[in-house]
Amino acid sequence: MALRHAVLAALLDGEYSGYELAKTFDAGVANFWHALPQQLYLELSKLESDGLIAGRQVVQETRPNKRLFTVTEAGISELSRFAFAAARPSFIRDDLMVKVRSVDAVDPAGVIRQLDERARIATTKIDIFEGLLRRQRGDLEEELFLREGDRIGPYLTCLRGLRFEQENLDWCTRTAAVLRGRTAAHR
Amino acid sequence: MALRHAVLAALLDGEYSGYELAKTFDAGVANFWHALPQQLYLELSKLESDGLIAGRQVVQETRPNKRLFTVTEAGISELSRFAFAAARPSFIRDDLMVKVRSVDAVDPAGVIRQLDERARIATTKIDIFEGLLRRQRGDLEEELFLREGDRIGPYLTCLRGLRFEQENLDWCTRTAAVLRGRTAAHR
DNA sequence: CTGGTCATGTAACCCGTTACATGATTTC
DNA sequence: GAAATCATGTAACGGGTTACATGACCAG
Repeated sequence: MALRHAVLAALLDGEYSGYELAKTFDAGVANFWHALPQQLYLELSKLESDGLIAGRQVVQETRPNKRLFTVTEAGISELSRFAFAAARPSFIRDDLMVKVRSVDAVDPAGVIRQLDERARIATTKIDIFEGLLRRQRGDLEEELFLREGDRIGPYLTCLRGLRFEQENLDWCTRTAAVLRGRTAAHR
Repeated sequence: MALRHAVLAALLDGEYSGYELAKTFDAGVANFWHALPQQLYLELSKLESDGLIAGRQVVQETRPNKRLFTVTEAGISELSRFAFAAARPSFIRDDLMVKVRSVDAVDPAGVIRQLDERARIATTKIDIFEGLLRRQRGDLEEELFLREGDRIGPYLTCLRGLRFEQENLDWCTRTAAVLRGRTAAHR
């Protein structure tokens, strides 16, 4: 059970509905945690009945009603407990890496196509992260912000996400180039 | 079902037993795929009964017997099919990132400890990857090896793993320093 | 004689994914 | 008129993790 804590951490930013959370997860959180909307709705229900978050109904006229959630004090305690306990080693699962590892035994064309695609996605994510970072630090220089800002957790994780995607872009571009060079030479 | 392909890709390197594969997974493959030994034994059985790999019994006197597996032609076909199909987006799941994101609301001491720990792990992995890369390219320069080497798939994925761990080390070190600076200033 | 390595599995459980379900409003 | 957005769920399935199980050899 670990999605709980990802959701709690995300709700530290403020009040969110399940729907809004799902979008947040796609944007900022996605680079170190991923969840589908259905999972979020379920997890929010559980967290609420465990008293770790509190929800309030917001009636809307022109749109469907929604429920907004905030972290309770019990939720903060749970997060503290979690943050103190040893983290399990992180893991990545990436189909594309498996494919690149197999590239000597299979036709590289499909792999190259997917490397290009991945590079494009990385470019988009880089823009998103840079936007998020700018918005969070406002007028402050990064160093000053990190020394004196109120809320630096999300900034620090965005920094990691940005670096990850920059490396991703770099690697995908170079790997695609290497594979293209070889197929051109072979024929 | 995707562990299948990670196992197939790993078996392209040669003949391995379940036990040896488990170690391989810990070392080189772990940075983009992870599996416990039990899962590997099960998956190997399935792959064998599906005809994608072939096993042969090796009787040992001083140690327990083992079964070594190789990829069959049907296995290569399956890998080709997989490599050509669209990859699902990769994902990371990292407890430590969730903790860093929560660091404004909880005691940073535990998080700092885990960042240090993670930095040490990253250092170890960097050494492992550098060793693997050196061994694979032998006497050749990297560029030449990538242009003309026989088997570059594992080299390319190691490059990605190395970069990832270097970034990891860097980020963990810097993040820990930022958090230390703030707790020192507050008191 | 304790702990690590070699070596291979089974069974139960839980979490995550896929598929299904609904329905009004806004934008192109 | 079609497609995207807002908004929230249930149910089935399958894969991944945890726990359990065994046993011989070798190094400190």
